[in-house]
Amino acid sequence: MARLNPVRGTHDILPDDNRRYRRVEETAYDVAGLYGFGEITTPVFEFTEVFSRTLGDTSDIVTKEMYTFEDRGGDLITLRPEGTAGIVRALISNGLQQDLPLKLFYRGPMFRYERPQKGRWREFRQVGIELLGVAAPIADIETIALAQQILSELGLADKVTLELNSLGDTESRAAYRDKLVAYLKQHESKLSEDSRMRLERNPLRILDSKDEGDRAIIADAPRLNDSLNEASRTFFDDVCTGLDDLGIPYEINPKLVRGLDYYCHTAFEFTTNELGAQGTVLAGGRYDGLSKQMGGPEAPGVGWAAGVERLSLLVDEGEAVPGPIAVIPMGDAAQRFAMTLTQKLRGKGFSVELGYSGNLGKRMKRADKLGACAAILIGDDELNRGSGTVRDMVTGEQSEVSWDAMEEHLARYR
RNA sequence: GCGAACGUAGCUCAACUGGUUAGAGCACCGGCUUGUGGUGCCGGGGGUUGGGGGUUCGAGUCCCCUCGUUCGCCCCA
Repeated sequence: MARLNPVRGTHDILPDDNRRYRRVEETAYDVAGLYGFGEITTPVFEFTEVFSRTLGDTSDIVTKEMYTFEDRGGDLITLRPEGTAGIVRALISNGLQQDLPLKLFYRGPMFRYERPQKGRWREFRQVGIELLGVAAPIADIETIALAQQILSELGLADKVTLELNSLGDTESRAAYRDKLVAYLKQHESKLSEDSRMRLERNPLRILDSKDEGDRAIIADAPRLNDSLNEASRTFFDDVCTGLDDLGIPYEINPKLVRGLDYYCHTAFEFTTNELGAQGTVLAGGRYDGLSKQMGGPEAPGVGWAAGVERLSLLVDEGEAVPGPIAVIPMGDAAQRFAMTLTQKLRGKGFSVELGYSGNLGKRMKRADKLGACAAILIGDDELNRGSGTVRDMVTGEQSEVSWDAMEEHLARYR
């Protein structure tokens, strides 16, 4: 066992994994493009307050999960634990309010100091989108539809469920919070220890408790839905109707609550039961007050983020990439010629492998291992003849092909 | 941060109740084959059994600590 290990919760992404991650990211990027989303890249770290101010003082992310350090200039810096806060900061920094509505896609690493588990890392990758500047439910609908399309293009339509809820506007949420706390206080002694803590910090979360005793109490608790005011009610109905119109299936989950302070109205998660405790694969919601809260302009927003590692655990291998063409020289003269030929073919867009050493047998073996579709053999005979021996690695058929005709002959392997 | 299980070769796993030199398959390298890959046969390199301490005549095996992984809780992508 090697002593030199990566830091806990981080991992090296080898070429095979990267291929799968890229498939997830590229699919998300491509589909987002169909909806008119452009890619934004913000720094991987920000001033700590960008996150601490926006995520909520009581959220777990802020209280125990941030990678925070002081840089040499004495500034407090945090590796971003999520993408939204940085993007809204970018909106403000760049005066982008005049370009609203904005449709932004992002991807990249996020950092949270958590206990690693399957599908949960300390450094992990997300893809996400934010739609800023649209207060109407159509934004929520479009955002969810985009998520749905990405997931189904990844072949996950049957593996995930869309859960949906409304947190209501600030007024509704505050009213509900009061009602809920009043109810729970009556049963405080019977609540689990965790939930008693949550009663102070984030009572809504108690709705989602897995403790059996808690669940019994929650069963009779006032429902969030009943506390929605007229406007919130209508908003949520419009979102649901829109999803119905598009034929996007969902389940309303009245207990779905988001952990971060800035969410309001629509909250949603795509979940799977194939990843153990890490069932959430893509999650998001509306955050109308965030920009203002950060000292920026009024800019309602809705968006989501998805875990690339989690998604790629669900995604199939994907179609095999066509193998390269192997150029196999024998002898010094052939070696030099082969280098030139290889470069020429690469210049024409072929994927070409030129082995580094070994005799014919070795090189053939290596070409086979690489999954080469064809091999071009070059020895003294070929050099004299002015043509290469092209062997089809699947059929084993060989043919003489003049250098001039090589590109055309190889076209079949593209 | 809390609870539990597990850690033997690059990978997947063996090694009876503690007992000689820790094995196998796959993978890797070489040979049969210096102008021909896949199959086959032969051979080879690889391990301070995660690390440290302890018990014992003797520890991969038992005990303690530590690190790591996995599962659950918390929370989340």
